[in-house]
Amino acid sequence: MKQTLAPASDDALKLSAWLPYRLFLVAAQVARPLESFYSETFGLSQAGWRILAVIAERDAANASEIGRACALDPFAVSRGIGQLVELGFAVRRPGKTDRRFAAVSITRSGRTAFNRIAALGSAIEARLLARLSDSERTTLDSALTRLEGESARIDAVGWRALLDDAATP
Amino acid sequence: MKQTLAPASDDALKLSAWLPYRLFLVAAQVARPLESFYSETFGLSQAGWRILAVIAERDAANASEIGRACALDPFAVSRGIGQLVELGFAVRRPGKTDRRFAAVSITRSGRTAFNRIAALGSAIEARLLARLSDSERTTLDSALTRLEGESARIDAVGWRALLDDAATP
DNA sequence: GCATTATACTTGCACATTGCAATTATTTGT
DNA sequence: ACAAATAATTGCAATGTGCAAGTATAATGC
Repeated sequence: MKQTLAPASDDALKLSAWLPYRLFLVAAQVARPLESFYSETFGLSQAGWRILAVIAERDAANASEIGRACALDPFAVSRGIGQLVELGFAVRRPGKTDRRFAAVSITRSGRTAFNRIAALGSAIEARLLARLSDSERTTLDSALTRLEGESARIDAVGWRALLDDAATP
Repeated sequence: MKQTLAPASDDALKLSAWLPYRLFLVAAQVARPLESFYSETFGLSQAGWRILAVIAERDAANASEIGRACALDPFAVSRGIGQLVELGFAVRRPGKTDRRFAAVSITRSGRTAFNRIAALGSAIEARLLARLSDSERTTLDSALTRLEGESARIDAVGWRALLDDAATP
């Protein structure tokens, strides 16, 4: 044999056309400027920003609520809250009825920071949406809702089940 | 004053409705099972998998081509290639004409591994697409193409320009 | 033609992030 | 009251990332 390198098969997955990668690419590219903004300006981490966004709309949240709302594990949530508290952007109090739960609330300066970051976030979103027609926005919105649901299921079942499913259609 | 906590403003950015976050969420959730699969089965990192996918469709690629194709910086590419070589999934040769350039090619066993991972990737994609109608798929495809372009521009201009633009509409 | 500069990539090291075990604090069940 | 369960936190090891410096090669200037 003259060649140890393998030839491409024609039905091969193409990264640049693979839906999850395309979604990731858009998300990652717009996340970068936003991330440099809040990290340079406020010294906030990605987890910190997400948690800030959650407590901005939901007062006295506990850690698991926050984790569920922004897809972070309890460790990351705990550390993120710690960072926000250190920066003076959040306060942590024991829960009213059950004191195992934390009651995390945004502070005034946390709200100010959030508003500044959210302004940039909205500007980014506006630029993206400006590329779409009204009907495309509507379609994208409803499609994304279903994709969110399906991706949660995909995540939940794990790769073994996914391969089994693929084998027995 | 009876309250040190800041009230929510009504036009606030809501994380769960913010387009970039929604895209990220779907991408992250489906990436998780895929990542456990290739890391458990082949000991491959995320960068390793992406590079493998690139060299699976583009033979004798050099490091900067790979980096551009899968959004990795040169360091990550170099290390990812190193990992693939160690696993026997890729070979690194000096470029034909200019020997500063690497010519990275996938090996037979690299191709085998890629095909197995790609099978899972395609199964995941199929499950996502099954939730959409034909016309939704078409719309999503063309919308994503434009979003990719716009997000690249957003990334390129940086946050200062984005805020300036928002201030002067 | 030889020294200088530029390019492509790699490596070493410091630093940050993450994952997981163990810990603390609190509540619930018996 | 004591054991088990639950929410959250912390310490530490492993892992990943960013950047400075290094190597190898090619192009440029004199």
